[in-house]
Amino acid sequence: MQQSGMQRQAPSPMKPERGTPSRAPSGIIDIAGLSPYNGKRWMIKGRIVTKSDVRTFNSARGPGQLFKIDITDGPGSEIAATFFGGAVDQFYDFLKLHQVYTFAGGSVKAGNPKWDRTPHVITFDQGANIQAAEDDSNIPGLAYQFKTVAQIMEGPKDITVDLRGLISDVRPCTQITMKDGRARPKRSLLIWDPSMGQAGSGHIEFTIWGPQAEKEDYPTEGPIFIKGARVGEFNNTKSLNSVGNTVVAYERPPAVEPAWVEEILAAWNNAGKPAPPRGASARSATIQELHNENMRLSSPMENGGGGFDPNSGPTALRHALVGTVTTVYTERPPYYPACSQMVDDGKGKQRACNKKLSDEGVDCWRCASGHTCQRPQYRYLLRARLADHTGMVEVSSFDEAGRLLFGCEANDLAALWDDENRNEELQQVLKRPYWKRCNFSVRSQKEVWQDEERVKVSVTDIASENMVRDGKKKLSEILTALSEGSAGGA
DNA sequence: CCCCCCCC
Repeated sequence: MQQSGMQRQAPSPMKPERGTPSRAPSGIIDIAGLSPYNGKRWMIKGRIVTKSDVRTFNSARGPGQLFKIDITDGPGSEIAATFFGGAVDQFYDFLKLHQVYTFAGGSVKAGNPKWDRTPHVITFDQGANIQAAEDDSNIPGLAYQFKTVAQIMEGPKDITVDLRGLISDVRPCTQITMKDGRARPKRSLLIWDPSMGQAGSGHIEFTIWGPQAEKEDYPTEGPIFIKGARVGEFNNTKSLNSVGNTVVAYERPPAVEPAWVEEILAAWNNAGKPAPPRGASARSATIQELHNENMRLSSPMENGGGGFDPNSGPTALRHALVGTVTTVYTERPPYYPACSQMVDDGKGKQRACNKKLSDEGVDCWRCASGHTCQRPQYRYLLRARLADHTGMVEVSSFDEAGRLLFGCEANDLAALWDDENRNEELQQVLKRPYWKRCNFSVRSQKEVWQDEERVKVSVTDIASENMVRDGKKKLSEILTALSEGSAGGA
């Protein structure tokens, strides 16, 4: 994804004769006039508004490489172009984002709305003829076809859309493990616009994937302008994702009239600055909210373990919360010896068995599945207490969360635990999690333990807390509360 | 000729 806080300012006069092939002696035609019928006998002049990295791929014909650009020659007049093979080496460095070129020698074909946001696309190979052109103030930067939150919610998924709105929340960056095992950073923003009126919340989740998600230097409120986000769906709600050529701007692009910013800020105030709904990836919960919402959880054995009761609550709930670690229970080791035998996960992939190993003598450990090994790998399994200003909660944490809390592998902690001569060092490490203030992602489930129902809360992810961001947000909440208090004339 | 675009 590309980030563009400042956009090239272009004067407003429209290009004359929009949408009609130009008869200028140069032979340049408008992008709008391009179609497969042009064959290769055409030339366009346009500004590069997005440019991807080079990607390599393997196809039936062997390995290949490509990169993509989006070209515009006028408001709403845009086309995507892909460079393959030798054209990548020829043009990747030559073509610069925001600059104007003439393009010829490519072939035009119909775009596929599933992944192209323009009606036609161009492919270039070594036959491409591309020349740098003088900057042309008639050619603006990115053009947007904004949809509202309501339109996106009611429209189809798997299309790309543009959206403008106000940032209503910024979730911390977390590392997501993909189905193929790779880790990928992600950060969700919540974006509000007034289009849902009173009917709905008006907030939509926009997830930034990849290295951009790790950046911390962007606003946590105010306007946002998104070009080319992909519509997804989860839990019957539409959401947006950044993809390769998604462009995010936090400053009003020239194509957007200044009055729009004033209007949406006014609408936001009129609507009472609506907070995003609580939900899987929405606003952080307080610990009190966590407990309250967990009361809806249904028991695992309800209905005798079978049948679906529409009146029963969800079997699991996810929350994000900001908490401080006040206790880690270390009467017993906060780790266990885990079986590292690879097993089938039932979905065609391999994963570690991770069952607890018991010591069966010299260099022999065995797990409940009967796997044996000489030496166990230790994994964290710990209970901790988290607190915020509304209460406290006891949570279980597994290996990944344990590594973040203790700052070392469970194997390292186990080595300290078992070494009488390193007790002081051990005590130091055991203290490390204390008073850490983090963003916790937790999953709650009701379970029956010794004939008693209880809610078990497990940590699924930990991200460090951004103190500056958190402080600014709290300050702004305080100021809002104060101004509401005085406006109320109390 | 890519076309994967992600997680719950």
